[in-house]
Amino acid sequence: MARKQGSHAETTGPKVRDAALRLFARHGFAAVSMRQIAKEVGVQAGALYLYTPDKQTLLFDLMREHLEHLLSHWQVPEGTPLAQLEAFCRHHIHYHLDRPELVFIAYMELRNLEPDNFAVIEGLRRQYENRLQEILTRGQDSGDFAVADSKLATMAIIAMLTGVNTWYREGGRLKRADVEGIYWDMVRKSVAA
Amino acid sequence: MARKQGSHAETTGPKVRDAALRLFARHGFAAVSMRQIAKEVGVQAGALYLYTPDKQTLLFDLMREHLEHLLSHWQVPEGTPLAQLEAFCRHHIHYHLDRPELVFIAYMELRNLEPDNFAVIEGLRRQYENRLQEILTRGQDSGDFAVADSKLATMAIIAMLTGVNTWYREGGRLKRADVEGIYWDMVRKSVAA
DNA sequence: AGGCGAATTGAACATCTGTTCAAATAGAGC
DNA sequence: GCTCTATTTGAACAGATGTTCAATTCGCCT
Repeated sequence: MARKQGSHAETTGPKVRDAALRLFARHGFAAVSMRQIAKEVGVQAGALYLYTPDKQTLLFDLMREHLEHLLSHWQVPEGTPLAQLEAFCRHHIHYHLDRPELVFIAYMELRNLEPDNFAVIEGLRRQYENRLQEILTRGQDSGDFAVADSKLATMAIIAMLTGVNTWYREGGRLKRADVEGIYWDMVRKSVAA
Repeated sequence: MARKQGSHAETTGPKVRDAALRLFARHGFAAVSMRQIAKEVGVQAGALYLYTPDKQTLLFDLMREHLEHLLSHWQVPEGTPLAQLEAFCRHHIHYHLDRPELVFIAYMELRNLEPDNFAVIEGLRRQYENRLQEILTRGQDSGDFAVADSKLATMAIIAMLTGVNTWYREGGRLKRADVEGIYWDMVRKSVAA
């Protein structure tokens, strides 16, 4: 047999991506086999290669699309450095909490990228970091912020914000808006003049 | 042949641990084979089982020893909440920068632990978090700090501090003491009343 | 000098790995 | 109803996987 009822390229393609996303996030790239992904999709392993040239590309595409979408989804708005920083923080938390699996993979699987792919992902990540750094630099220049080192403050803030993903669970003690508010408060104070 | 010159159990044991540490940190637990570890040690794969019951235990022991040592290496000193918080932050950064591979593994390989082992590691980690949380709670009660939620502030601070390991490189622009100072400054302000 | 026991080898086990490809199939258009 | 083609199967490949164990070797002790 081949091609079960209602199974076309347009549905199988996304299913492969989603299965890879879910399995990579749960067990890690290296621990997941193409046959496991195929089983999750409901297809034989060979069929996956209609939708990806290889396993590495499956991972790389997930990461690249994630970061490209992150970059295109949010731009630094007009306004004071303080308002820009608040927008960044709230968006970062909100956006990352919406995509825990992609965020997890983009963090954890960097070392499984081949060098060329790694360079691309690192470049995208740096673009994102630069946006925050520019906000901080502007705020420093205007006297709104007092950061000893803008690069360092950038890394500190991003690490702090992304850390939400490690403990936040839907339906827990705090609502997303609460978390956003509390984190924003800490960030605001940490860079305050 | 067996037992090359100068090779005894007392030297091979630690070598196995060190090779596993190095390789797990570089390539990830799932991506490293027992034969790779054996090669790094300079021994056949079978010999590894003189020193560990299995691969999983190799990972678990690394993580457990790391966290137990972290807990025993530092206790909350007497003093004001502010002084305690400073001691915590400086020690955290210092200790973690000294052991990048262990820190990396203890973060990244949680999902490769079997359930029982995971529970142990999670318990140790929680003990460490609780120490910081208690400092924050005490400072909140004394009016030295203004944290909206002590658990959340705990997670935020730890994520921020541990993040240093992702970018700090020896011999870079900043010395460790500089980094400690700048991070401590940000933490201090972020919880300031 | 010789034997004991700890340390190590090397082969074997069954199973899994990513990837390829000829062959089989099923849905769409006629 | 029939063909055409996109889609999928299933077997095959060469090699790697964690772990076990009888056989071997070497250092230490007497």
